[in-house]
Amino acid sequence: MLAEDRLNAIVTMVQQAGSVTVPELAEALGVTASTIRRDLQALDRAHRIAKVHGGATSLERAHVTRDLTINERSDLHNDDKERICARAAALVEPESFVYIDSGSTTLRLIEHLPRLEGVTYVTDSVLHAQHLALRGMRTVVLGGELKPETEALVGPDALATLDRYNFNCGFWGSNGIAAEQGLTTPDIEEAQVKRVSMRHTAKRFVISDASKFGMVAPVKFADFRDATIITAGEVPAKYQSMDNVITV
Amino acid sequence: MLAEDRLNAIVTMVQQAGSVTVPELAEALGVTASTIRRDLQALDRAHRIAKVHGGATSLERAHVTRDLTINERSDLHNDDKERICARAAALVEPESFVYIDSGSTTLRLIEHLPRLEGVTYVTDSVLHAQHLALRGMRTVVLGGELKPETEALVGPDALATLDRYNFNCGFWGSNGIAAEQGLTTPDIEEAQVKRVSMRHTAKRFVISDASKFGMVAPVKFADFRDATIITAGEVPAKYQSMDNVITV
DNA sequence: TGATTAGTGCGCATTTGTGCGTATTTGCGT
DNA sequence: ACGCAAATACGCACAAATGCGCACTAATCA
Repeated sequence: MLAEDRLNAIVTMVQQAGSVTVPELAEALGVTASTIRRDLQALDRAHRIAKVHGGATSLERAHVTRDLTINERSDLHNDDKERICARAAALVEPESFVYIDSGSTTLRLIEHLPRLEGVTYVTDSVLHAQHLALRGMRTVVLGGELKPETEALVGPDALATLDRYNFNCGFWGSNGIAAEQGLTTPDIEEAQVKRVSMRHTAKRFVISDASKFGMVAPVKFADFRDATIITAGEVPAKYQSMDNVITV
Repeated sequence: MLAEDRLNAIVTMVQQAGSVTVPELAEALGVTASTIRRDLQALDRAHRIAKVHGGATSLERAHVTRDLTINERSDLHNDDKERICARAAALVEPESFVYIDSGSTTLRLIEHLPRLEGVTYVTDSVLHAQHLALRGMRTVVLGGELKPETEALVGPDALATLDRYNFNCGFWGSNGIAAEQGLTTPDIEEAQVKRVSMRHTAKRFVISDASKFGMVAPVKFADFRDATIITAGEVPAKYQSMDNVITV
């Protein structure tokens, strides 16, 4: 196996799992931990993954929760997320115009998206766009100012572009999901983009693990009833019976 | 077997497998590893594959890998390019609105750009945008469809966004530079973006090594006189005396 | 026909990648 | 705060891959 291929394999594993330990990688790729460590150094320098004590995590995860060790891998939601994304991806229909919001959950969704005829994906995240294009999807990027932390595009240009589009369906992430306070997120500008993009979408889906139910972030971008929520895991009883909540 | 056929065979194998080793190719094509290595060098120079230690990988796969590794491979024009970029970067003034075209030379330019007060950089390349944002620059991305090969944005959305902007200065790459045929590039859509972006820019600079002089690519995006060309190396005598050519 | 040139194979010095042992650092539980 | 176990960094040795010069062959052209 080419060293280059091994590097790509590591990136793939990290992206899919969210985080991996050094021994796991060494075992999977048939090389020693030393080599893995050297690889991780190189990949970290190239900003393709984030190296942490014990292994590596994907970049999105790394910047959300600053320098945590591999120990606290929140892979608890891992299986859940996989199921959520698989379910959500099945909702995309041929010949449709699909919006993909920025965020780590929707990034995961991209891995599951079908390569259907005539589907165009539109996103506000340059990172998501790269992944989509890499998978051979027809990809459109909103314009606007690039927020370094989230790789998301915001501002009047992003909003103006959205105003010209109408999507068949779309997928969003949400930091908070509550019946009264609605769907919430920490950033004002990103909330605007979410709000406008939802307004131009016929079928709106929020994909999220169960931990977000009952949480409230600073800025509201939609009412609870505005989207169908696809989730999995321990959903609070209060939300389980709601008819816009799908638990997989 | 013709050498040319062998080169094509190598490209095909690399494309299909994603990556191959030197011994594999030598075995399959009945030549020694030395010959394969020479072939890979040539194909890498022609950007048909990416040569890596131990073999070669397809460009798509390598793109991600090579991208963010800032220390690009040292080719012949390396010193020249450094000088060109340093000279060009010095032209950016505080409080200005600057356009950065996609391409490998302009990517190099980004590393030299000053972190001045009130400067906003606008680009049609998601890759360039990521680098700019990473360096802490205020960064704006044009919208539009993402071309996977070049990571550049094209189409009506990109052009519409450009129509709303007016830049103080801008930097472009060019595949061909000729007095009669003007500035040329291989891709029609990217040519459109170059053309419109130049139209909205006061001070236009093309940065290029000397090898592009006299070359002509399929699509013209500007007249020779439309931009100041910053270059270095063995510039043909015919162009040396022109007053819009700066040799560093 | 003889000279020139591009392409190929081979040997050798150098560079690069990998694994292992050891000293040091880090994180976690007491 | 402390100690222990795990993870890491560093140096070294070995193997693999590479680049380069040289010799040889085949094709081209005067």
